[in-house]
Amino acid sequence: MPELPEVETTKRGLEPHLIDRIIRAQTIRNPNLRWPVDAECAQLTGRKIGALSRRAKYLLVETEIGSALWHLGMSGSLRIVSAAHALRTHDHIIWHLSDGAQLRFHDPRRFGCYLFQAKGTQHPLLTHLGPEPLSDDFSARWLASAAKNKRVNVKAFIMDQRVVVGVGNIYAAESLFLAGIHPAKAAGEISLPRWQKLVSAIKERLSLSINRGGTTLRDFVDPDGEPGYFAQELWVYGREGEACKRCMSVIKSLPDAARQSNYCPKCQRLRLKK
DNA sequence: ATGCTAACCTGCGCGC
DNA sequence: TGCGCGCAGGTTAGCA
Repeated sequence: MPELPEVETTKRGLEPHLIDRIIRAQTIRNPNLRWPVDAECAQLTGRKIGALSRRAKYLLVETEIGSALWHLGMSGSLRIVSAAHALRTHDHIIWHLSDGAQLRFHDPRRFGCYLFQAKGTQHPLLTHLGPEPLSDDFSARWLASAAKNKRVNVKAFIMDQRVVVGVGNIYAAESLFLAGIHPAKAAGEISLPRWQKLVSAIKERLSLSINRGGTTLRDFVDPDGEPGYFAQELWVYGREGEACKRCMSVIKSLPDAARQSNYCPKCQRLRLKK
């Protein structure tokens, strides 16, 4: 599920329900996530929640002693429900809040995580992360310098969290379409003006998706249980075999890619038109 | 250093 | 109706 817009949507949805509440108790129904739940997370019990923040696809819930570090993996979601709300399979972690509500972490595939970051420290998972795509640090110049001599294809390149964070399979495909770049193009062979188009496309797509509440393909819901509506804006992702909405060519997928890499063969040329 | 692959899991849709 | 297969929004470790 979650790429940057979905995590940002989750963060915004949680803020009014979490800030200034106390975590009265925690229930760990299944600690076996991507990494086992940190034992230090127990220290969060009894603490008052301050600000929420997001770094890459990580959600940080701050308290006076440190932060809960959540990741939603492929299928995770965080929801606020009343204590009376029926528990579901795969509701792995529950925070019992001081206002009587509960925060529930639901994650069928268990690729998410719930870790602890002590105050004043940075969790190892957060080191080596690239710039935030919606910040000014993410620019065509940065991409061009990072891509120098790189033979890796541009799609894998922009999905590398050291290059830029938060761009997953959906938004990589969508941004490359809007920038007119073939996903198999070698990163090191892309011109500065073309990087500029891509940077603009990434910022625009992510921003629009946040405004639409994220992309719901199967099961993403925000903390209030609402789906996102960006799926109807998709140009190529998940549309293999269908007609390009711009030129009516048949949308294709990279033949050798491990995961679906959809693109329009006419709008996204491997070599520039002469 | 670079760049692929396997691995972590469950659920769902499809073809037979 | 049921079953096996392939695939799914992420990310890291490990190997060539």
